Amino acid sequence: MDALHADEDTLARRRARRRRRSSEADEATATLDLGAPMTLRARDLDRFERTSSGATTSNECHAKSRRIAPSTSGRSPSEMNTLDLERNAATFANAFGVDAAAVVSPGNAGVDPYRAIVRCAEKFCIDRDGAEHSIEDVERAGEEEDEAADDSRAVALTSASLMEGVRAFFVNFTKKRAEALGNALIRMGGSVCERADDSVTHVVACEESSALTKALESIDREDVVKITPEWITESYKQRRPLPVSATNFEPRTRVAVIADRPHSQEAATSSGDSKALAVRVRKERENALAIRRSSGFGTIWTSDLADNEKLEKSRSKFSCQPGEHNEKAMPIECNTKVADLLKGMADIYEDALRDQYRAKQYAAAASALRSLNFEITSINDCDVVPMLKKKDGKIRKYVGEILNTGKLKALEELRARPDVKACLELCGIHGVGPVTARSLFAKGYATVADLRARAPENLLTPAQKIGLKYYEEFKERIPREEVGFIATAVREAANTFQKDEVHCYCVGSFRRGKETSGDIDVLVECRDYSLANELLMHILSDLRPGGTSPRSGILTDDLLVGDHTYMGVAALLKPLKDDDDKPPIHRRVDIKVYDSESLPTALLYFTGSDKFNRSMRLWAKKKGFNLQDKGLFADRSQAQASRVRAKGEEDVFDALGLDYVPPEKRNV
DNA sequence: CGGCAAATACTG
DNA sequence: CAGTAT
DNA sequence: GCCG
Repeated sequence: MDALHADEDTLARRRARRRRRSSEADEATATLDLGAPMTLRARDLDRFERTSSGATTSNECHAKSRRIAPSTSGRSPSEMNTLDLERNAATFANAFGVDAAAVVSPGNAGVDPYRAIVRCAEKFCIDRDGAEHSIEDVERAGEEEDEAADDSRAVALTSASLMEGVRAFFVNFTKKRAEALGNALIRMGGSVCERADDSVTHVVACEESSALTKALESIDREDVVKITPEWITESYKQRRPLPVSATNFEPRTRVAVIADRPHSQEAATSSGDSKALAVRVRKERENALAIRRSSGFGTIWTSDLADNEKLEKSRSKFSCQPGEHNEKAMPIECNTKVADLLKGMADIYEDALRDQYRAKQYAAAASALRSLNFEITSINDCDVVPMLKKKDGKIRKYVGEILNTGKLKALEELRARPDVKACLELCGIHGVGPVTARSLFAKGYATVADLRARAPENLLTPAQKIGLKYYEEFKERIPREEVGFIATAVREAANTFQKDEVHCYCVGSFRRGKETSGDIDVLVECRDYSLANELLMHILSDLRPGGTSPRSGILTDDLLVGDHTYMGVAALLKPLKDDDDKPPIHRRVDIKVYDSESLPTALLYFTGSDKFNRSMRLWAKKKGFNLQDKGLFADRSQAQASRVRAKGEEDVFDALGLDYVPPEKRNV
């Protein structure tokens, strides 16, 4: 079969694309120069690339940034890549008692002048609420290194000591829920206790139960209170510890440390003067730290600190950060043979056997071996791969088998099964997943050809029919040039809506600098999100056949048209090269409209790679954050209150205490 | 053993 | 709601 | 299927 290389393309690239042979690995970067038809010019592509190259953040500043930046032709101005790399934004740890002073990077002196200018320029930008930054802000920005990151800290700080002194014990919660609540609690300065011992101040439960009674009995202190989980979440939302009587349970006593916190009320009400708030919060926080260090809560915090230190140490192990094993030291792919066979297992488990978790394991093993920097020759070489180091692991055995015999019996047996064969092929159709594939097979359709020949009208959904129609074409990879071209068409269409006001970003592997992509993915920023749908419809009618624009007809089919999302099919009107008389290939296109607020995280998300994202989300999670396409949140929820403001991707990295990684380096 | 990312949009 | 996709 |  054709499942040779994993397609580490954009994000969650789906089965239809998964099996595509990837020839994009590490090509040299080509400079673009195309004599574009219609109104599209090479400089448009160039602009796209710069737009997407990551270092700039605010769109309004975009023009300025470009003017300042050295005008390199082609992509990825290297001066951006090294920016900030030494700067260790230790930041975040604030919730864990790391010195706040260490957070504000002392290394500002070394900041690249170009970036400093950009930052300065940003201060003049209109922020997303439409309010202009005051002169004060601008001045302050001169002293402080990064205002946006500072803002984000403020969010975290405001609540950092709300729950100080609270040591909670959870009764009758799922592990997951308890973890989530505990995390929120910790971020607010509280702590979690594994056992119902005397250090516990709060017992969290949803209802009366024998377990609850038992827990309360085993805690030998008068002031222990019962609370509901809502008490925690609500306290967070309101930025103040609610009175414990607000819970369903009658409290035995109130806990003084919570009841009398004068500043809490202020925190809840003084939304007016945000600057003063930030200052005060910072001061409070310093106090809180001092108390923590000197008071009897030592044990609580040392454990947290230890964890945090451990996390810091493991930083380079995250593939969203540069580190020895992430360096592309080896341009050659290793262990291709073994990896391909394992990937074959993965595909079968996913598409035919419908076991995504086994599939993931096989895929992960394949990918790990592929990115190893040496060729494995004996089974013992597996010891360095975390996944494969256990001696009795099944995949490890399979690796051994492949090394010895050159093949994998289990895979061959699976592939010999007609149902497996059929499901693999059918899953290659866009819109057909494992379940549909199996049901089609059960109905007697085993191949794409079968379906084309004799599928009744009502067998497939409209989207599946389109997938079937373009089955072969969708498997083709798209040259970078063409991705840029089509994306540019989308951008131009968008900018006939509001003249040059709408910013578009061609994301996915294109933005990571790849020479080919699996599809075309365009993010459209819509500042007035109430117009999002109107904008999207405008773009579509500009691009669909029968219109009057020079781009009319580029979109050939729709797969899905949503309020803020479009998925469809596009093809060039005529070939990019004049001497090419083959008809243009149909391509998958996604257009998504985002509001300015969530644009940075959306960019991050849709730029991928998949692995990079997963790693970064995991890191965020360990830090107590929640990283989504819609935003970065300071706790595990998506409450707007906890939103960490970010003007650009860099701010997200900053807030997470990670070094900025430019898109081209996210191909992990 | 349970969990493995998670949220969301759309279709039928 | 299940299935697919992002 | 692996990991905690």
